[in-house]
Amino acid sequence: MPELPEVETTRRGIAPYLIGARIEGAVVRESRLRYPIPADLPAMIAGQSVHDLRRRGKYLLLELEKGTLLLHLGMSGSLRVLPVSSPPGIHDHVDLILNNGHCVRLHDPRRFGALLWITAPPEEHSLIRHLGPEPLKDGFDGRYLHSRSRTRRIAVKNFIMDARTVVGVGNIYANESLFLARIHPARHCNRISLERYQCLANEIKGVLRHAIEQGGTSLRDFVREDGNPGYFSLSLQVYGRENAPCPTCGKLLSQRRIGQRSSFFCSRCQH
DNA sequence: CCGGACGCCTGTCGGC
DNA sequence: TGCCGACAGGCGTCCG
Repeated sequence: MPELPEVETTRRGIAPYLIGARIEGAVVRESRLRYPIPADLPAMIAGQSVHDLRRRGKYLLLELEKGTLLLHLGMSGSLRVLPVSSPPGIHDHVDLILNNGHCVRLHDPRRFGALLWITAPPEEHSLIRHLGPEPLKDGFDGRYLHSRSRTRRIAVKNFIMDARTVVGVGNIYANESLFLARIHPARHCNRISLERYQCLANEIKGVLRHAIEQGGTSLRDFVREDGNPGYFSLSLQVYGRENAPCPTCGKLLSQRRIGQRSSFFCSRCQH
């Protein structure tokens, strides 16, 4: 589910409740996520104030006094802010209890998410260390993509979905940005010019910014911290629209699997 | 080193 | 109506 815009939307939504609050405790109803939630995690974090809430790629980093809670939403995860008294539903695996009457609740039907307590700097953690640049920062541009792609020969769609290339671009926004840049998703990444990569980098930035403005994309499970969906679904040009007319030329959009993921494109506009 | 396939898990949907 | 397979926003691991 959540790609960069959904994680960033979540971060912005929960930050006002978290930053400056103290964590009174945590309730773990189901610890079997992608990595088991350590049994001592509630005890490790209880009593600490929240100094900051950052995002690195699709990870949320909740910085406490003595360490960092590292949170990933996996494929189906979402966070909501609720009154501490509100009864949990199915798949509501974890509550972080705050001293301001709220709790932050992790809901994750497929349990591909993660919640870990780390005491070393997050940048040194094995899950974070090898991540590529943030797409909305200056270090990411067409020159970078072009240079990194020269020694690879995978499909460009797989290339931009690889978190070592750039973080935060998942299946939805890979399809959308390739359509906007008029690049065929299966084209080998080392056979694309610098000029076209400059276009692609700009489209990636643009589509991610636009999606953040719209509160992300809600297909099935994703909800924002207040329980409302994101509205970028209304702006999707190709994702999930096989056999619908291309927004540019009207030819029916194609769908096929590339790298085990559904891919959507216009075979006339994208080369 | 690289690229491709697989598995983790639950829910939903389409076809028969 | 029920059953069964395919598929779903991610990503670490394994294998050739």
